[in-house]
Amino acid sequence: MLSLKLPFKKQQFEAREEAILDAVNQLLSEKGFDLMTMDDVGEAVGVAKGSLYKHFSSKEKLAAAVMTRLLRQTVEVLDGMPAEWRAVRRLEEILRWSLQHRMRGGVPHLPSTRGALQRALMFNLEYLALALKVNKKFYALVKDAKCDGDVHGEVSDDVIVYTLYARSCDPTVEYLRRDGKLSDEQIVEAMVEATFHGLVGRSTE
Amino acid sequence: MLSLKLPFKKQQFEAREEAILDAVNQLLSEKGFDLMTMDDVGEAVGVAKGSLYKHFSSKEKLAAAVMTRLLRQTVEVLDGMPAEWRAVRRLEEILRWSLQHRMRGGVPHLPSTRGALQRALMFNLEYLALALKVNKKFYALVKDAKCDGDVHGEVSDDVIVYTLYARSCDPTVEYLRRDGKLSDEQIVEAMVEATFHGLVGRSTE
DNA sequence: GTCTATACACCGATAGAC
DNA sequence: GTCTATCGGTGTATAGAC
Repeated sequence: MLSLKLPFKKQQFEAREEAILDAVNQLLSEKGFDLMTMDDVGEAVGVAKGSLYKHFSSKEKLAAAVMTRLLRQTVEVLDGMPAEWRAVRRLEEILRWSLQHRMRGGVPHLPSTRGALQRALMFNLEYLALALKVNKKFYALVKDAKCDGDVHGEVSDDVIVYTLYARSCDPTVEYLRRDGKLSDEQIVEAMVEATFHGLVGRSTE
Repeated sequence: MLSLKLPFKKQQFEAREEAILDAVNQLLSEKGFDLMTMDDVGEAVGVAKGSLYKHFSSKEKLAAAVMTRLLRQTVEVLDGMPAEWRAVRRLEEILRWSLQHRMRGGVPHLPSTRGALQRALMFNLEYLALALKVNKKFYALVKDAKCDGDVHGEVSDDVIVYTLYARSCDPTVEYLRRDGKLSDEQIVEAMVEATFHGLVGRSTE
């Protein structure tokens, strides 16, 4: 039987590629780019190190593919939000989603500004284009939220946007988790609450 | 002339050791532990790589010395605060000091929970003891600030303490700085404001 | 395409001359 | 103590057999 639309080999190839990306996604979140080796990846997905290079031509490309996939997912989540939600609600929800994603073993955006990965990403056009797209959506939401009077007018837009990025990869998550006092859901809610409402009590304002 | 209290050679030795720590401090904040090489350190301070091992027996020990010095400075700052300051003011001020320290090229506490450095520090008794000491001071301040009614009673102490740590090494600082729209002082104030008062406007509460 | 084996570079740490 | 030279180990990437 001639399969016009479903070349089996190709399907298998792409399934393996997805498996590689999943493994890298987890390894990146556990060890970070510098400490993750291609041997680690090979072992996790069950193929020899050399074979990985038939799929991705370098360690940087491999990591970039994972980060790009994350950005695509972020756009999907952003675009899939109910139309009636206010801008501030969307911002809260995207932070919540990012934290939950990390809780499930996913990489955060921007592991840090230094490091070999971030430098390599700056030369990846697909990643850059998507990052810019996400960034614009964030700034638009902040602008709307300010118009709604839902966020501080005095706080700079940049501070707000970068704070959201930073909180989504905040080590606080891992420390709270290690303590084991709070459940995953409680950690997420505590972080969202602290980010949007701050540490200071409202009564003293 | 016999110098009983100031052996010149010894003085010179310790001066060089301080220079090494300063160089490592800066390199750690720029590249992080994994990407910093002993060659980098040697070049920055102006000595050969091999000579460094006459001062510190390993890369981990070297970094640990820097982190320990930072903790000692933190204790000094905490203990040197005016007696009349309320607890919440002290917390605000220690975050402010940490951010300013980073602005001047210093390492932050806890670069991250993963990574080779953090693992090595867990075996360094001097570091551990000091870290515990600082930690206790933070928790005491949070407790006092809650008694004063100055911080949210509902937010867990752990979340508050870890958030302060995390914000002091938040990549937001570097992104804001790269943008160049805000001065260093404005960045510090914006971060402190966002941390303690949150992103959400007070009017909607 | 997947494997094993290997080339090549880098880095932490040590040895030995001065 | 400082230098240069080098060892041992590890990691990315490639080559070649199947």
